[in-house]
Amino acid sequence: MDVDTRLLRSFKAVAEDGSLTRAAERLFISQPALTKQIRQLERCVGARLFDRSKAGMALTGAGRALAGTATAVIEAWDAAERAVRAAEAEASKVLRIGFLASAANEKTQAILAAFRERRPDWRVELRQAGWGDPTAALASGEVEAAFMRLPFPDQDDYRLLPLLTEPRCVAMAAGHRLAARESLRFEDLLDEPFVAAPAPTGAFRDHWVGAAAREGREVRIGAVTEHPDDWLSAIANGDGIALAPQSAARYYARPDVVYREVSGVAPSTVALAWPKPPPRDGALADFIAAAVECADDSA
Amino acid sequence: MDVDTRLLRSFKAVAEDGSLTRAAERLFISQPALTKQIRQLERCVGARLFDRSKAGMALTGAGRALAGTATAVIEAWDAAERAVRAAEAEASKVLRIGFLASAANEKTQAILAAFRERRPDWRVELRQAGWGDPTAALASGEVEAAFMRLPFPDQDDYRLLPLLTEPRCVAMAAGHRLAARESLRFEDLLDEPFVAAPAPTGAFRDHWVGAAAREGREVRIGAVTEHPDDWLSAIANGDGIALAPQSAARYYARPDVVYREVSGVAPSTVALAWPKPPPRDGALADFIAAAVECADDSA
DNA sequence: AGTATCGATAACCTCTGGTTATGGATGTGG
DNA sequence: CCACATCCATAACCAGAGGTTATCGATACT
Repeated sequence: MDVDTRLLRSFKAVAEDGSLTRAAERLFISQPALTKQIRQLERCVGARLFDRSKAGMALTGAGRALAGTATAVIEAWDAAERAVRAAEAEASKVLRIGFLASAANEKTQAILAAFRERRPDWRVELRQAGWGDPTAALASGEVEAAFMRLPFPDQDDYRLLPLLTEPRCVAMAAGHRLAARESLRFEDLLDEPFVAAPAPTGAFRDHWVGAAAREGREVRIGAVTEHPDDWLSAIANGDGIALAPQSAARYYARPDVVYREVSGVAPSTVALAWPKPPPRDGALADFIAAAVECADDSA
Repeated sequence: MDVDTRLLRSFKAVAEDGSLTRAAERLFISQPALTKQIRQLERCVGARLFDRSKAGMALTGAGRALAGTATAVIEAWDAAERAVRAAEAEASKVLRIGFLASAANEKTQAILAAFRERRPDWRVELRQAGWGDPTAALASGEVEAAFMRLPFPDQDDYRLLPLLTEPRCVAMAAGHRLAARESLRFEDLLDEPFVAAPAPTGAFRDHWVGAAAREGREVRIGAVTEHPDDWLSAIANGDGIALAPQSAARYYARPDVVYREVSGVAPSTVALAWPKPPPRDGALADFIAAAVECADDSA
């Protein structure tokens, strides 16, 4: 019998958090829809996969068997998708590179130039990814590599080449009461509301609200944004402040947003990331070589 | 993005015979439906997979990339399905065994008895498979093992345990002009129409029309059947004659069908077949052990 | 006991995915 | 050289899959 991989992804989500309701909102569908999906999957494999109880959904033996193998199916498909995209790109001499908002900065141009030198007849297509699901484009092969800021979710599934490291500063509304001070300590910001990335990004979000420097103190979330424009607007709007790489002061300068030095937070590293089965000989290999050439030794 | 494995199977079919029209009839859907499926798949991966021409469909570079990886996805899913079915069977203490029509004979009872001795609390469910796609039930784990007659399609994908070998005879309508003779030579039957299995079964069909003993002479197909009842009816009806294992004379005796010895055709072997990743410790292992115990040494 | 929570169900609507019938382009045989 | 067969694309149509909101019944917690 046949399945849609979407059913498998839904199944995994339900299996992971043991609840239809929660999984449904994580998947951005309604709970009844997810109920139907799970029933359909059960009909498809001919076995009950969950024990329903008021406390939630618990895997049955059959369910556990599927949980152990479903991932392999999804990964096989993702790999197939990547293979197709890579072949397609090869044929049309286009290299698709993603960049996480605010990860593309001065380095980018140098790397592109070095790549053009190696493959003059190729074109590089840059695609911006939101903070919502930053690795999605990489996983499906929609881009063959991406400039990312570390850490990001499922980072270990990829090869990483650190490119540069830069201090972080703090961005705030021009009229913010702390904006008058030339430089700040992170301790001064502990109680400020922050403009943050969506919660599912885990370690990424944590890093940018300075979780490591908080010693467990909860952060106040003033707003959640996915894209630089929203982010800047939220900051300018006074919804909260945010940590930002120093280069943001140059790339995202606005009259209603100021950037101030801040002490006591770790710097931020930009890396090039690509799927683990590394490129055999394609254009991506040349792009990586170009990146290696341009990388800061310190990073 | 997500796919239905059906799309992948359709894609494979089209890729294999390079024609929408032919693939469509092999898949038992209309040609426009298949056209849509392929377009949908192309939309899904974001690349053209085929070059359309009047001569047929030829894979593009991207198509070749998918052809190389799609099989892995399908196999991963089939394996997942098997795992679920196996877990389900384990939980309910049911072992599902398939048998190709006319493969179940005296041996079966002995094996079942030997298995019952090892696992008294288990139940064995026997499921008959048609000749149309005899390995389907095995591939999807609908049954965990099956009694098959060799050869059968994709035979190498399974572990095989030969159980017995028996001569083949010929079945024909009681009123057939050759029915009067007590025994026949296969040469006498070369021009007779045969009742055969469906064409896609390849080597299996060939074996049962005696292709090996024909030295290339075409067989006349009088009828195509999938199940023993149709088969017997077609023979009784005079649509053609057929080779049959000797035991068929006992298990499929009918007043309007006679079985006659025939010389010059190889005997037929019955084997137990199960998917290659062999059972670790489950009930299937005991079933196989029971079968080993009952197997003819000669087979 | 009252309430919040969780999964199941019902009613409804849209769009997917199938069908048949037909068209246009390209080789092929008389 | 024309008639024809073949192959894929398209159109029109129809059933059902798969989503939504609203509601229910059962359980656990306060």
